[in-house]
Amino acid sequence: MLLDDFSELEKTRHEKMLRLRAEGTEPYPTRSSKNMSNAEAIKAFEAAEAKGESEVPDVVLAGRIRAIRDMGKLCFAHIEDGSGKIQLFLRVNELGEEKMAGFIRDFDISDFIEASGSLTRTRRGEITLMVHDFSMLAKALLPLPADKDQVIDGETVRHSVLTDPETRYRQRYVDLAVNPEVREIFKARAKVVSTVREYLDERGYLEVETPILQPIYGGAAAKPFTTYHNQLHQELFLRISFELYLKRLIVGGLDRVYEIGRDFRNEGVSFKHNPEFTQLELYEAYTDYHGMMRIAEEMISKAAFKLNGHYKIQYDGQEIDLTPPWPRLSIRQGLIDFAGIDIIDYPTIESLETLLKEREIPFRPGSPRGKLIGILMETYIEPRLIQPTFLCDYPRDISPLAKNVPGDPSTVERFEIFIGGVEMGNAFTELNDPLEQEKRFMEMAKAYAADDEEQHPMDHDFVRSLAYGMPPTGGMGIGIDRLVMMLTGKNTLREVILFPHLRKIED
RNA sequence: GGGCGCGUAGCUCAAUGGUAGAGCAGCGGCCUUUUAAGCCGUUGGUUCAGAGUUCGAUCCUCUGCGCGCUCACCA
Repeated sequence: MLLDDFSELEKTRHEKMLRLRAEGTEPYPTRSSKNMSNAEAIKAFEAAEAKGESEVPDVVLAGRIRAIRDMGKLCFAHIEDGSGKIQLFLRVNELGEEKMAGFIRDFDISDFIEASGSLTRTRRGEITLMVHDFSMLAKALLPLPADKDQVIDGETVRHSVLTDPETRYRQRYVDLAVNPEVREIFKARAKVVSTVREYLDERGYLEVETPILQPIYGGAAAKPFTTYHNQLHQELFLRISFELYLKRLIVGGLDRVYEIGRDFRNEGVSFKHNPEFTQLELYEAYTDYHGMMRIAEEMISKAAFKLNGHYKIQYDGQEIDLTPPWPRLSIRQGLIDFAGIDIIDYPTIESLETLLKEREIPFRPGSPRGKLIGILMETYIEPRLIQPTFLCDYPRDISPLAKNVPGDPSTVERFEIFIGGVEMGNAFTELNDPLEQEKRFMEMAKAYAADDEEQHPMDHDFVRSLAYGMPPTGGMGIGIDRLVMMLTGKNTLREVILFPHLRKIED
């Protein structure tokens, strides 16, 4: 029970709550008669002042008490609502002895209060509500972590800020309540998503929703979460991508589709991996991966501009310029530039394995050639791609859903977007040859036959859909969490996911 | 999953093989324009949990739990 664990401090608050109730004041009243936000109040006062008035009467404000400065016969407090903070000024002349004492006795920092009165400016010049009356809106039994703002030369310095990552993520409500900049991150996130929607909607894309519970998972190489439908006696997987369903829609004649939703991958957690994450996938008929590059650079730079008013972001101590167009770099050229390796010179698995051994790069024996090239790419290219870059033309045997580069059977028209050395997205010219697709599925099944965890199941219905004919198509996936992390300059996904995954703990 | 690090009051942090302290918040005072308000006084701890070593452990050792970093994994 909540009360059983109360500290002395919390018991004191509980007693205050009970006392209010005993005195006939409901500590959790049903409604508020707040008639403007704190930000509106400040605007209203400034407007009145511009007209030569020194007061705005009949204002009812409400919010969470964030600071109390009690001076006996008068008292200042700051309250905060979703729009910001404003100061309250309580004076015994206005309120009377009893009411004034009641405030000091019953109200604490983090309680929600409603106060009516008139707006004025204090001697120190702060726009303030001169309180004529006040009441409790919600008593807080647990105190929020104490923090204080100090303004030095116009800059706000915060003291005793809640920083413990575990508390911040497990009790995000406390983090949000106490750290205004955290609220800003999630406003930024919402803005990025709405900018993306706006961009795609303007281009005739249809937003769709496809199954999260899937009888066959696919579209990426990842371990799925499994679940079970009791009535149907059926094993189900939480999707690892939307790809195979969205391409079925292209077959069906929905020429431009996108979905923003959650993917689930049963894998390790890191600064750039969360078991569930938000993905944008989009598919457009009659275009290819070049078309996807144009969309990516336009859409992402637009999101950055809407957020910050310019194309530059600070990430991990470096300035990143998102101004389009972004450079295109083939994996082959990248390896020549950064590693002095031309993969054309290493046509066989054996020659690549020798190269990797020489360079003391670990790899799993028995990997296909494309996988080894992938390892070289991760080692030499990815960390260098700080400025936004399309890394193009991937090995075929690690890209079973992408179409070949014409005339080059070992390479496919695929790119990944790198910003700040982190993969932001993945796109390709979609494979639309049904027999080739079926063959690729079988190759993957063979390649991973020994590895139970990475079984890549054949999706016969998807192959069948392609057999009905899919037009040439470009498709792309962009990790929204990673994008927001980059655009807000955070160094971990956990900062941009409201409730990041943490280990279960006994409460 | 491996390696390294961390876990002390509600929050931010000190300290020591001899039984834990500060600021903020809380509580009691003083103060009629403050803003990290100030001043005086004061409460508050299973030092993450358990076991071991020791006369004595918050400190040393081990195990567990949680968090962080990192490696692996992640077409």
